[in-house]
Amino acid sequence: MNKFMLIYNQMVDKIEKGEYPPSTLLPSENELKDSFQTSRETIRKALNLLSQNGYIQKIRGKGSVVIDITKMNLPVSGLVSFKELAEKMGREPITTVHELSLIHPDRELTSHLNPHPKDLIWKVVRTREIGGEKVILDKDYLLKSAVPTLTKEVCEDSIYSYIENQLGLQISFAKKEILIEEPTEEDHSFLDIDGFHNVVVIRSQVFLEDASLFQYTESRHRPDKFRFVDFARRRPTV
Amino acid sequence: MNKFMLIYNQMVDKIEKGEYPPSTLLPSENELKDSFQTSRETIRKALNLLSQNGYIQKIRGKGSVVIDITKMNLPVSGLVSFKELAEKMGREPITTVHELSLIHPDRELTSHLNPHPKDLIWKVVRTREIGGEKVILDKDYLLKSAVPTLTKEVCEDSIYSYIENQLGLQISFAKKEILIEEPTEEDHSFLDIDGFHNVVVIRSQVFLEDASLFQYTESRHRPDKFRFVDFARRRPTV
DNA sequence: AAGTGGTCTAGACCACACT
DNA sequence: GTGTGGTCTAGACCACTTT
Repeated sequence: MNKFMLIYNQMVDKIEKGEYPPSTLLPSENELKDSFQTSRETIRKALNLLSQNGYIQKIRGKGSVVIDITKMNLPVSGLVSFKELAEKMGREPITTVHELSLIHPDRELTSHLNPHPKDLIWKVVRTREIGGEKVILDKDYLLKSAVPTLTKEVCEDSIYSYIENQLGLQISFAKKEILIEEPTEEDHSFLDIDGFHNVVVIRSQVFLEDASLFQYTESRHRPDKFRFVDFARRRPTV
Repeated sequence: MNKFMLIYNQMVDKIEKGEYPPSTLLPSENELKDSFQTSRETIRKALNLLSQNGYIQKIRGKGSVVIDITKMNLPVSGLVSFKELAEKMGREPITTVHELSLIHPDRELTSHLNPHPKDLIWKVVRTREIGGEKVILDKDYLLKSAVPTLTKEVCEDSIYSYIENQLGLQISFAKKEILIEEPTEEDHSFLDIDGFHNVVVIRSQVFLEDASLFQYTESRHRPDKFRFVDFARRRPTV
């Protein structure tokens, strides 16, 4: 692993264990440079990562303040799969696969997924169950040219971990849009949403390391189980 | 302005104008270094900014691909005030101030805003009107110790621009939480939400440059006017 | 082999905060 | 003035892709 990543991880540990307490200053970049036996620019890379992820605030002329994370509910927003999410919340997730098929894209799907002509698309429809209730309906569309095979078992576990660990593909970024809609008949038939008047719809486009779009997902959440946390800096960390 | 910022801005221009077309490679870092007459590390800072903001994808051994932004609806999520937001959407926003008062924090507010004992808090209640309909209810709480004076005129314009331009304070980051709730009586009396069964609630803590928390905001949106866009990278850009 | 981006170094100068 | 973080440089070596 990179040197700056090792330093970053060690410093995250120390912050989370309270060795660098909230609202105090970290050692200066020059002190850290000496104690980690590296150059200042490498220290700065580690500190910039801490800053981007909401652990510290750098103040010119003063130092780097440890931000009080007890007031900050969750990690930074990002690409998190359902499985990771549920595990973090300490619940046992149940995934049910309702459909797994190869389709030709229609016009709407084409506008979201940009397939080459004649590309086939995997369509996966799944519900997610937490605490005995079906609260999430996921409709995934994946380019067959990127993911040649897909099985029910993979879909019941985690498509992401299959793609990254088995196929060796790297997911690099995603664009998401969050909207509120009224439940469709499909929502009513797959989810436990009696008495709810809205669903939260998250539409995502997911891209691989070569910037190619390979997946479009529509994730429909019962509103009472939806929570989104965001940490945003006003200025870039360079 | 910084050199890397100038280079970044120029390259954003070229990408948006199509001089660097989507899905093509940028000039290599060494070529850019020569043409901008700078060092490679400075070029890399500009490129990392482009990467963080979703303009390019860097691929080791190959180059930097321009991402097709026509498929990406809006700029990266971040701290955007209502005024900036409405102006971007080309609508004339109307802000109505319903309350502007100094209060002592109760227990719930204390937990969100962490005031010193005896700190007074500005409470500002405003509605936002777009297209003739009141669709957003904003309840802001600001530490008087950070913002000594506040007027109705400022609240009707933009509290943020007053804080940054008049007071000279720098807002540095914010933590947001997005949830769906049922409308309260207050929502019904201030907003045009007849026939809607949910509101989108965005609770934010806003921090200054010295990492001090100075504002807590609850922003309540009519669900049909709510849209949140997010761009997330899986790996850090360093 | 040549070219690309990724990492790391050592040093310089600057803007800013403290004392 | 001293110490802090912010910027910039020139050079080196590495991992990876392409020819």
